[in-house]
Amino acid sequence: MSDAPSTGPAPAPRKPSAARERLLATAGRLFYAEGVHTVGVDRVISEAQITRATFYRHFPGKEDLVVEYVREQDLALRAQATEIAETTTDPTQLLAAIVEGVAQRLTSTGFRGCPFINAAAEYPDPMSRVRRAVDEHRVWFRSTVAELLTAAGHPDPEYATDLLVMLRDGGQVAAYLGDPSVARTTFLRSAASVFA
Amino acid sequence: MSDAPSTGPAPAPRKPSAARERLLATAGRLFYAEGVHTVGVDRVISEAQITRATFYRHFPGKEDLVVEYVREQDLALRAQATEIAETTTDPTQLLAAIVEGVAQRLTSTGFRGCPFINAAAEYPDPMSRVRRAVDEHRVWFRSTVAELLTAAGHPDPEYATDLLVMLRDGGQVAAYLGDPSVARTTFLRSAASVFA
DNA sequence: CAGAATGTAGAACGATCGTTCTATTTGTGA
DNA sequence: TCACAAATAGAACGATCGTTCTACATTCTG
Repeated sequence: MSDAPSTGPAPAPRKPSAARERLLATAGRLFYAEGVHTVGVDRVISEAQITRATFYRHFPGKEDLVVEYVREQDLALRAQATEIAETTTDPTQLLAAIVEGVAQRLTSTGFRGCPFINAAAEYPDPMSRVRRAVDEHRVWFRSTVAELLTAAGHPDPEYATDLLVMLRDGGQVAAYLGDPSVARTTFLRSAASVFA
Repeated sequence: MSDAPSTGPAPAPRKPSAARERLLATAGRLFYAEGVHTVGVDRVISEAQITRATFYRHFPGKEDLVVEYVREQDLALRAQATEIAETTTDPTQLLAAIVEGVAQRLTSTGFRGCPFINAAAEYPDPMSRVRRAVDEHRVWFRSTVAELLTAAGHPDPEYATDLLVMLRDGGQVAAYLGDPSVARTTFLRSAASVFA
């Protein structure tokens, strides 16, 4: 258990703190399921079983918690992509796995649309910290898809990237506001047609 | 309590009332541009230059105003479709005109995404009045597209409908969170490929 | 003309929002 | 063991939320 950096001048990684993790997990669950502005700090605090003081010790304000929530969602998807990348290096197979991952999420229980799209809908200012966090994710996803399509030798990687991202967005909206299984089928079929 | 409508079965059309129109127009502008929960009744009231009493004379509460806002957006798009339908009866041309209408909106000034998707993001309960109003629009749009595709003799009208709706949703998200002109091009190109 | 409906003006309600504060207790590392 | 950071507990802040109310003026209608 000695993670002692004895020599390292590193500013000490600091333990995640159980209360902070509860706070983050609860905020993520509530913000996604009910919306950001709908859920107040009191809700998060009481359900995470922490106190107001503890909350404000970890975050300067609510917006910071929202930003962290968005970043966590982004982090989770990047981690999933990294996990996939450990199974194969073939760009075509990687793309197929990413598409499959999106499709699976569409029909997962508790799915309430894309967390980034939903969060952005509540933050009109494109320069707000929340919107910038959303952008960070979208830029990452887009560039990842673009690189894979190029590596796979797609004849028109730029258009294919834009289309694939658009199908992902539309698929999530369709799964949220319509029949998830239909959305899944439509997404999979249209995404497959992009590679042709 | 005899609300007996003596002779006329018509509930009297009633004049639109200037104050009510100002209220509705202001609410529409603010709700779309800044979000529903972000904008309070006081904002709407002051910018519409009416009084609280007037507001609550026309609407039982804020949610009713939100529902009316969604319905107005739906009504505007139906009116636009009706307008298009007066130019031609050819289903293929009608579809092309609808697609063109969507594309134009993507690059219009002040565009902040799909009002229905954005509103739905703020109302988690699928049975809420707002969500039902959103559904009404989406059901109408979907069935309209489906009928036109069938009439145009599309080989796979069901899938084409789902795909076209998905592209419309994704296109609006892309235009909101990305480059609108790129979204427009991608949407037009992909929508065109549906008819082939 | 009478009278209902509509609009204006402004005070006030309780509830909740996000935030700050003081005081005390727990836990951990040096 | 000492000291410092983290968490607990609970009161309290001003601001804003959506809503209700009374009192008076306007306008349209039967």
